[in-house]
Amino acid sequence: MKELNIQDAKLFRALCDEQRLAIIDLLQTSEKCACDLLKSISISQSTLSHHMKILVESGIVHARKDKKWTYYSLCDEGMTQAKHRLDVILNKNTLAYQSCSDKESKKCAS
Amino acid sequence: MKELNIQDAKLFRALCDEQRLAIIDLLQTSEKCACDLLKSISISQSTLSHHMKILVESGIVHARKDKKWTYYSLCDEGMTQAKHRLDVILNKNTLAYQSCSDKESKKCAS
DNA sequence: CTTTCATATCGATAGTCCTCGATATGATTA
DNA sequence: TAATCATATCGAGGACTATCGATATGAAAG
Repeated sequence: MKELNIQDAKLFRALCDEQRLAIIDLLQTSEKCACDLLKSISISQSTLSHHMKILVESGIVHARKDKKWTYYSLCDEGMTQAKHRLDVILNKNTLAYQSCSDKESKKCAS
Repeated sequence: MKELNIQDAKLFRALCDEQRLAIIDLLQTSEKCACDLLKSISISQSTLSHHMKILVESGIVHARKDKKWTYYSLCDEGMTQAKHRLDVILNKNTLAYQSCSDKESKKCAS
């Protein structure tokens, strides 16, 4: 298993929850504190905190503490890495399609 | 919850497993049958079949039956959708950063 | 100093997912 | 027809995850 795959899987895992995608939507317009996010989506405070931890640890979201509040904002570092991975897959994909013609005679060696 | 988020979450869920990313790597060079994939990664035949079902249902991989064999190849339909979603996040992200300066006076209304 | 507010952590529950061996299916071969 | 091969499906075990209420922490207000 490539180390890169483990990292990428972790990143995509942060993106594969509907609630977290909704949170990302809310952060797209502006930085927001947890209590603001809580007013916009129907989950408990502890669940929101759990999701924010996952988003921050994946590198997708940045957290900034100020007085009583924690402000969250999107961080493009992790997002760029995920996007790059998809680019690689897409580019090689078009090449793969061109070499699909002579596979009829293929045999399994088992 | 936006319907779009549910679809996107499903797509990213197909990408968030290390084994499936490894399978995608193998399919990047050429179309391959299940027995070929099985020789390259260390999982059981039933587990591979399970992963292929998830990849096909997510729209990332295309399956083609021929005689005894099932040939798998990458399909850029689903991948393009996932890439588009990341693009949207990234683009709005840069805008969000510009409006982070006047949030100090923000108060929670609760 | 006590109360209140914003957030994080804990412990438990329920659901989902990965993995496997066993078995079924369906096509080829002897 | 019987045996073999490639793949799919089934059922179960174990690990992980989302979710919640309760509680802890730490800062601000009174």
